[in-house]
Amino acid sequence: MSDLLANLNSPQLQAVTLPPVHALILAGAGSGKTRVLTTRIAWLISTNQVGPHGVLAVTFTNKAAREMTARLSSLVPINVRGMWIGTFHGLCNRLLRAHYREAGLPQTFQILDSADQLAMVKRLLKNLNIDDEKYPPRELCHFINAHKEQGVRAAQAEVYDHYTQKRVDIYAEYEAQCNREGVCDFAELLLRCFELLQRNEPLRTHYQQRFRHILVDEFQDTNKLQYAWLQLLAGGGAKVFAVGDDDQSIYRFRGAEVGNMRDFERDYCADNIIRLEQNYRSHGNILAAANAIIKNNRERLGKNLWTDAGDGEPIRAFEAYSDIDEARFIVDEIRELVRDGVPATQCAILYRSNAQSRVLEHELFTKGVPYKVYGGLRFFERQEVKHALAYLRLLGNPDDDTAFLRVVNFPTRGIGARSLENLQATAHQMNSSLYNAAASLTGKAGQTVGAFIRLVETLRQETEKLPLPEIIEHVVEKSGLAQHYRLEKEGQERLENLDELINAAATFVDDDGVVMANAGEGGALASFLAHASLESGEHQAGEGQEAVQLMSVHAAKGLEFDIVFISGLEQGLFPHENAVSEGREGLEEERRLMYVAVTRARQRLYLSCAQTRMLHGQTRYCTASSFLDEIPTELLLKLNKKAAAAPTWGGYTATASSEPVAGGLRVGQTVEHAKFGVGVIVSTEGRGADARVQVNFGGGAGMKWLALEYAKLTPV
DNA sequence: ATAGCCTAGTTTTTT
DNA sequence: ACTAGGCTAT
Repeated sequence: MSDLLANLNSPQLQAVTLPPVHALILAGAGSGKTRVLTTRIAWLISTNQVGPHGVLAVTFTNKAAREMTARLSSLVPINVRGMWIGTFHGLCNRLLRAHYREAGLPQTFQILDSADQLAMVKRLLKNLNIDDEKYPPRELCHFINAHKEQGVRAAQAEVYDHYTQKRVDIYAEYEAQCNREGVCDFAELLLRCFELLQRNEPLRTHYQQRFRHILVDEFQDTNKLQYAWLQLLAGGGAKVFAVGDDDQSIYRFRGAEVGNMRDFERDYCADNIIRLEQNYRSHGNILAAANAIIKNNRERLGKNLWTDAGDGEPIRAFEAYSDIDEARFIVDEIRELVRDGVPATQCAILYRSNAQSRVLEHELFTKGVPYKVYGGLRFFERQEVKHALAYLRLLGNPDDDTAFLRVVNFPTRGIGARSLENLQATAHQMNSSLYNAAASLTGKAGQTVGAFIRLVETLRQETEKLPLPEIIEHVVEKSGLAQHYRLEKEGQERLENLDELINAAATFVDDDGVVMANAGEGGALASFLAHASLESGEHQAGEGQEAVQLMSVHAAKGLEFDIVFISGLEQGLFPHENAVSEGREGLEEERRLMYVAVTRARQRLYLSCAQTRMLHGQTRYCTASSFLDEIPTELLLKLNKKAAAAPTWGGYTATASSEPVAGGLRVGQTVEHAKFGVGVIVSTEGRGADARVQVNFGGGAGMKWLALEYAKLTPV
């Protein structure tokens, strides 16, 4: 036990050993948040304040849940399997499966991922003859999800105009269709679980009494519904231990409510607010920059990171002429670092939007530097895997229209759009699933679709008694999927992924710790399919060995690297213009994003921007990000090789000589440009043919670097 | 059923 | 600039 608490700093120790009370832990970046969370659980258990049975630990990602489980099992000698540690969605899924009848769901209910949901909405619009230009499916999905995340059903939705009325009608139709098919989207898992507990008193009391300690990770990312869900579960006297960092709240756009932290303070009278401010990750200069940036935000609970690690290196800043030039600079620096012995995996290049990775990838590729881009297509989202899963879903639940439509004609078996239109009309009339309606089809369509139905029936019979991996193997083969990909030129990788799917099933262990490979009953399949929907399968894709890491700032949250490059620090890009146009709240979220980015670095941080960048096929002239101005100059080391190059941030003071460059132009001179209009020369660089001048064109075109060789400037 | 053409949309994203 | 999804022509 003393081992357990060894090496904790004072606030950490205080948090871990708090008596059974509600508590809010404000855990700054790199302050040992996960450690505190896991040690708290371990301490509660090892001091017999609670049994493993009485602990509920909630995270947002499967990765975080796995990490917590792993750390916990190394701290206390208990079997952590079967403990309730998981994501909000995973735990709700578990609860709904255990009480599917009370929740009004079929035993084998399936989970729609976002792509499935979108497909269902599109299908619905078609059936209802609604113009999808007037009611864009994506927007409808967002509308539906946003309502569910507020705990609002279609029947309760507020209607203030005709347009919204229609959208609410579609929402209602969508709910009805999901119920008919017996499927849940992600938000539905939470809402239905919440409603179940709210409505069913014995069940609620049971879980309220069971869970004595509820611990929540990344509390700043919770939405309204998740907050209410926690409140409900804690209603029986359980103590809530919420860990979060309001400065790292970067998911407002998908419903996260930072305000939940303030509400928690109020609703739980959390007098126990503990701040973890000592940072064990980054050197002093990096933290100083992070603190300087974030202090410009108004709505904060307040926190100041510090370290005893010393100032470390200055923050390197580079202003490039173009995005290509920026990429060249970054890659050159990385090559040098790697030559000096820095592992490539410890170098990360971060960007605001994924589109920025192109130029960087190109440069890395050209220079032969291995790299890995995060944020691509994940394993369970690949089309061949989704196809195989659709067949499996049909075995368990024939009413799943989304699965039906995905594979009814894949591999192609002569079922065209006409037949399907027929079928959908019939199903609509009969108020039944497509699968059911198929029997009523006549003519050629009846024949072809009938053959498909028989195929599924045969598959079901043949696999009934088989263990899970063999079910999948059998279905992949007999459905014709395997043959289809064997004949396809580029099918090799897809076949390998299907093998990998069988592999995943063989090693799959469910929530209760039951190894599913040998369990030959229906529950195993449903349980595996839920796992496939909830776990996108990031870790299944080949782990990059010695490669530079490329990812968006969002994707970098929770990670750390020795060397971090933050690229594209330009006004309009980072902070993003869409966010800026949302007003102060939007800008503050961008600033938190910047804070997250900066605090990823352990030893060295590079900040770079470009004066011109290709965006949507056009060259954009950029000014440096306002966030750069928020970092005290004394922390920065400006790396621009040409000493005369005045960065566009730092008050626009001209550092170049006022000696005239080519054409008699000098700093302070007013000039006119055919496209940009009238401006003032702010700084100059180079002589003769190479000469470049920086001109401030004011509000319209802003600050621009122009090469005199190309740009025509006339003195005014 | 599929290849090729056109058009629209490009912030961030887990479950 | 680029790509994905929808549509037409074969």
